[in-house]
Amino acid sequence: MHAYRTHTCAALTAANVGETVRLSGWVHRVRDHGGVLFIDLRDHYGMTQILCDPDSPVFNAVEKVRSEWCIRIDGEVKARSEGLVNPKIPTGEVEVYIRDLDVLGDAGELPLMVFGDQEYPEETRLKYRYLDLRREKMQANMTLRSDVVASIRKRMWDREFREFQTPIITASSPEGARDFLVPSRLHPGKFYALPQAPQQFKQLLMVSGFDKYFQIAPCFRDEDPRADRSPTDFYQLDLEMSFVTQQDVFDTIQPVLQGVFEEFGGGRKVDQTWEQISYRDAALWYGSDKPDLRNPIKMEIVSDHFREGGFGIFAKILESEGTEIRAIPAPTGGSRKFCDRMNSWAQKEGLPGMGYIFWREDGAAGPLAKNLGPERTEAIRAQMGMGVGDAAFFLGGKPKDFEGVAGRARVHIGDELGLTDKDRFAFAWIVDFPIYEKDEETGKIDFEHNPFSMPQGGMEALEGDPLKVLGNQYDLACNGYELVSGAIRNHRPEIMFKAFEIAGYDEAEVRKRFGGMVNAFQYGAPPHGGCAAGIDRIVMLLADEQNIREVILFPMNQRAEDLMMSAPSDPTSDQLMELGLRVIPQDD
RNA sequence: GCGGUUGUAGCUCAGUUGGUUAGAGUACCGGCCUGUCACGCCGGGGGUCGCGGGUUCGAGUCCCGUCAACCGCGCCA
Repeated sequence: MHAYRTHTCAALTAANVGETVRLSGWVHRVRDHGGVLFIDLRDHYGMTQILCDPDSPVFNAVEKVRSEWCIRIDGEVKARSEGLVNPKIPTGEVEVYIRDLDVLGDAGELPLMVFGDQEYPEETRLKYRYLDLRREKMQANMTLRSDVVASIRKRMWDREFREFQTPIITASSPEGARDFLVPSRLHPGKFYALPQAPQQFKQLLMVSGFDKYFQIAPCFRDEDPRADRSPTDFYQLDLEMSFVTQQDVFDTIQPVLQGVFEEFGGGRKVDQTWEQISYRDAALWYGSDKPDLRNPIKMEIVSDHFREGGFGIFAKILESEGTEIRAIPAPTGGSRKFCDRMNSWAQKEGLPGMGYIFWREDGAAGPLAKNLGPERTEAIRAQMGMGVGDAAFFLGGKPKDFEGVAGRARVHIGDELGLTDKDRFAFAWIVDFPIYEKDEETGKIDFEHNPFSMPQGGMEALEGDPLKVLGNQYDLACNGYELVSGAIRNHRPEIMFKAFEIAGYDEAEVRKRFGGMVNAFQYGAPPHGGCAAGIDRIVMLLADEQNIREVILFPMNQRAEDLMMSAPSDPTSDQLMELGLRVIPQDD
């Protein structure tokens, strides 16, 4: 007989009755009735009920067993009589009468219980992650993650992509985020960097002629986390292709992702056609470059109705250059109670308030309607197609200043009114990103995204107004998350130098920072492009989780600490010596 | 760096207007129980109310400061 088990805890059925078996697993639950005692024995695969009574030679030892002990048992499979069958578990028709017990690992008092649905603070869960991961939900999430990755790999292989591993200890690849630096022992005072993405390497692979590359790649960024953003490290499906247009990249990745969402989405609807929306329209309609399109609300410009009108605040705003008034329609939101609630939400977001009009049987109501007068109010209603029972909210100023909060208001209104279809994965490509942005304070022109994309119109476009230059650059939005980001790359050194020159970097600087890639581009670089999809976010959406840490085995906390492994930690003085480093004590 | 929320037993939480010895469930320990599957019943141990200061006859509760966790902003595909 095998040292630990003849079957898993999910394997036994009525067909095994009479067999002597050996099982190993964790004690999920003990029910001790004095004379008869039950143990639910659990492993990764399932659960089997173990039965013990005073006739068993190990009765005294079994009585001492507690939750989460790891044990091995030998026993005889017995059929449960009718009425004692547990229909909730697949092994519910049988139980194992225990004849031998070996405690493989006992357990002390538990900081969190594996049994039950009790919620625990994240601090506790992360510190005792190995226990947290024993729980059914986490086992399911991590299994899903593994299955999703396997499915992605297969789908990529089926499309004739090959997976290559690129260096982890490398030079900085400036994606815009802070690098994690790794001190060099052989070159004291010098540092490697962990890659923010395999960006330059995958482009070099294209120069080397590999044509189609992908990798499930770890990426490292030293930035503060969010609920949907893991600090320190995360994984991307990174891919790159030669001799392709933007549309070719879309046509390649869409079936992969669509397939994965259909395979693992549990029957939720998956959009079959993925709309392309310009960055500009996304900002106007949704106040976001990663809109949640399950929410049907689309914002509009309504400036003209407020110009020199009776609503003083907005009329005044419109006197300044570059300002707008935008309306957020709220179908079915037409009650004072709802509008007031949204208004106080806006105040919590730091706005002075959010003007509104709502329409009821006896006409338009709300402070804004009163000040504007019936004609203008009616014109707004007509433009927006609102009716009795609907409402609209208004924000004004420079679009850049209020687009963000307008977008959040749109999401909030959609949720509150139940307009957002939770049973759907809604996809859209966001395209035509501007390459440059202007710093409002310094007036300096800088890259809006990463600097690797080919400007639409090439060199010619760069000769004109840089703020008007759009990139062959795109994101994929899904349910309010940025799931994919990519570009057709700039593979022409002279256009690269020009693009960097506009952002204030001379040729020498570019050669210093991207030397490897720039040199490579001088030896027959093919046009190429690709993208990267966030694995953690894909799994998070599929698992219907709101927090990315629910789909990561051993995540960091919000301060980028690993409480279980105690990272980061102080180096030994020997380590510092060897690296030629000295730590400057921090004042605070 | 900034804002919000939270912090009471190993764990999840309650705790009134400031008023006796700070409670419950669960876990743990002991006892009883031969058919449970969230088993049940009886008993027990377990607390620097995050920390520091203040107001008060009296603070878990009010005030000030501070620390930590999470959510958001900044930042970041």
